[in-house]
Amino acid sequence: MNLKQLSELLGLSQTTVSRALNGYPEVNEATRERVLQAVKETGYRPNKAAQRLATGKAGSIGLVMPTAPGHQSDVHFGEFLAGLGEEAVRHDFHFVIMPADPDDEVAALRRLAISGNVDALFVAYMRGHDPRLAMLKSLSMPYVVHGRSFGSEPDYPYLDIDNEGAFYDATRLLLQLGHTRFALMNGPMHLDFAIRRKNGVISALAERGLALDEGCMSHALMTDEQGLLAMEHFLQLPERPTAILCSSTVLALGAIRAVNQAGLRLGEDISLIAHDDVLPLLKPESFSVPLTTTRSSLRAAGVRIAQRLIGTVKQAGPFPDQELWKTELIVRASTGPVPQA
Amino acid sequence: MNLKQLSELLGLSQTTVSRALNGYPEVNEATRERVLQAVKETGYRPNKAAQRLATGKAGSIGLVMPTAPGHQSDVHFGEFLAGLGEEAVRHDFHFVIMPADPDDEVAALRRLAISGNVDALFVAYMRGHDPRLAMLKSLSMPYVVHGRSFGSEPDYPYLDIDNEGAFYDATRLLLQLGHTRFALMNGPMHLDFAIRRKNGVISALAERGLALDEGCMSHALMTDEQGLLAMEHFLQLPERPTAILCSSTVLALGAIRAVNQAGLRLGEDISLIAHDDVLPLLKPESFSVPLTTTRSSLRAAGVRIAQRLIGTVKQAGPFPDQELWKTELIVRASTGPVPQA
DNA sequence: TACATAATTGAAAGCGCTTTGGATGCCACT
DNA sequence: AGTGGCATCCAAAGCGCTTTCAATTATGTA
Repeated sequence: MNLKQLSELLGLSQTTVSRALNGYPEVNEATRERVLQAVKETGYRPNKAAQRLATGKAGSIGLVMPTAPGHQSDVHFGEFLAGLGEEAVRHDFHFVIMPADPDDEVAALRRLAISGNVDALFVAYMRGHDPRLAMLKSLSMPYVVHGRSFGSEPDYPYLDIDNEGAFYDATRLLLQLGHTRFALMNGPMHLDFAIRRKNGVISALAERGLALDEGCMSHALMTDEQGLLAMEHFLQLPERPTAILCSSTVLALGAIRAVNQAGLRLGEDISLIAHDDVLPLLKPESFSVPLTTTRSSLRAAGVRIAQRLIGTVKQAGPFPDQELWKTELIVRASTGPVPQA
Repeated sequence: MNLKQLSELLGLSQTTVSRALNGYPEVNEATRERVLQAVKETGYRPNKAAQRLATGKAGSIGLVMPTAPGHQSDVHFGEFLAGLGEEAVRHDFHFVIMPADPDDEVAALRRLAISGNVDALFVAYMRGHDPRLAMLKSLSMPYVVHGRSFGSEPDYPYLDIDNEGAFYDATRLLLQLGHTRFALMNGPMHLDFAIRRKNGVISALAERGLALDEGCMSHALMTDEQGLLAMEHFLQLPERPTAILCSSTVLALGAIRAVNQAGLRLGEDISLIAHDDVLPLLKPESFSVPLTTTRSSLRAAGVRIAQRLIGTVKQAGPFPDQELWKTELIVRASTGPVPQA
């Protein structure tokens, strides 16, 4: 069933039926009723590809999903998607997801953009000096970046959390508790949030005349194994750190396993603060020793970005171009005063 | 840059350029080279919407993502998606994800199908007597179901794991260890896998003349909280079960927390077997007491389903319509002989 | 040399929708 | 009666691609 058939059925022109369907004013209310009725009976749905071709819009947000054989799936990605979806469903938008090798993201994003399949783009996993920014700017398609790109002029639409502030505050808390030996368990070095979090730690330490030793910094994928490995490494250092900052509760999961295996007590021998993306699976309060965290909901960010993206496509009012969300610092049992030596 | 412009640039007809691009044989090799060269230089990409409209194919797989405010995101979904993506990226396919309220899945699936945006459908979260099957059959669009629908004629293309066999085997193992008081911590009652797993347990018990008490069965969303609650309930029963079967490592996570909180020892006071979807975040061997599991990789299932779907769309050879994967039973430390009373 | 055959290329007709630029009829108003 | 304005409706022209059908040229054969 297509427009033509439907209009023949009704004895109307395609024009009128189309207008009736799309809420144009120049169609008789009685006629519109008749059309709507027929739609219900026949179950007619406009062909989106045709609509897209004719209008240039198709109610969809495009995004690139990094994937590859052996590339571990990322809970953060799923959680963010849930947020996007929650908002999208309200506006009858859908997503077009282009899976791409992590090394091929720029090209994949470009393919997606010029495929004509999407109205707007969402971009994540930002890096320092991210090459995608220049490409996006040249595209004349709305987009919102999740995160920022360290080293690039912040003149693009983004939503980010204050990573530097979060880790600055967390470090200050640990300093106040008397800790002096710190370690940072971070995400991959090239990612923007990792850079900023590191800076936050470093500047808080610097205020006390402390520095973060190279050996007390790990950059790795945010998996629990990597957390385990990194922590094992830290624990073997001659000057074992007593305060750990951790970029994700996923990393913390492994890190804590290492602490337990070493027979140490979290919150006493070792204090740890992790960043909490509010993943349903990893509630900091559910850890055997509840975790002190810097918190910001990834899902809420997804909802907000979807709002902005969809709003822009629908030309529904202006949105702020840049948003920086503060994180909360929530103290639980994984942090305590520095142990007396 | 579109086909018309490109062909004018080359002094060729759109026909020839189109054929050159799509690998048709009736075009001079020299001409093809010239076209390919021009594509490289101009960065031309065909408009997918137009391609779709003209051919009816667009290289995309559609799926419905259940979501709603407050609806917790599902790690299983993300992991499966990673599998789909891994295969899709090899064939330059993408996904169209339609977010939908969990109560609205049938309608959402239909909308997706007739939107003309997708070539094939993937369907998951199957229920007993699933109403989507009839709809899918009427659709004349390829689809593959992940799971099955208990109570419906199995005459549709599916990939499922042997849920009944898995839980039958797991139960047998526990029986051999002398356990007689069982509890089953299951997924939502209406879901197909939950039905079959329950049946597996019941039939293994029946062979020994045992039955599964109503109070020893929980049906809930597969979250760690629910696991905690269910286990707390089980532990308060007058005849406390000693053997627990658990539909997911996510549930097990909470369940084990409850066991620990009750001061009981896993693998001694309580034996537990969980089904392991091979989620990167929840490795059974990484639990403080490594988990005995029935194992089947969700991601591998995703890869396989994408293969079948894409293969069908591309008309690349016949695929088996029905696949039933056996699970592995892997014994670790969370199971032990029944404690002597 | 003449003619069948194969190799290349093009013109034009869609795919299903939106939208521009009229038509048409009806009314009030002068 | 003549005119302008309004409410409705429609024919047809795209959107950018594929594909059918036909034309043209090159090649081979008798």
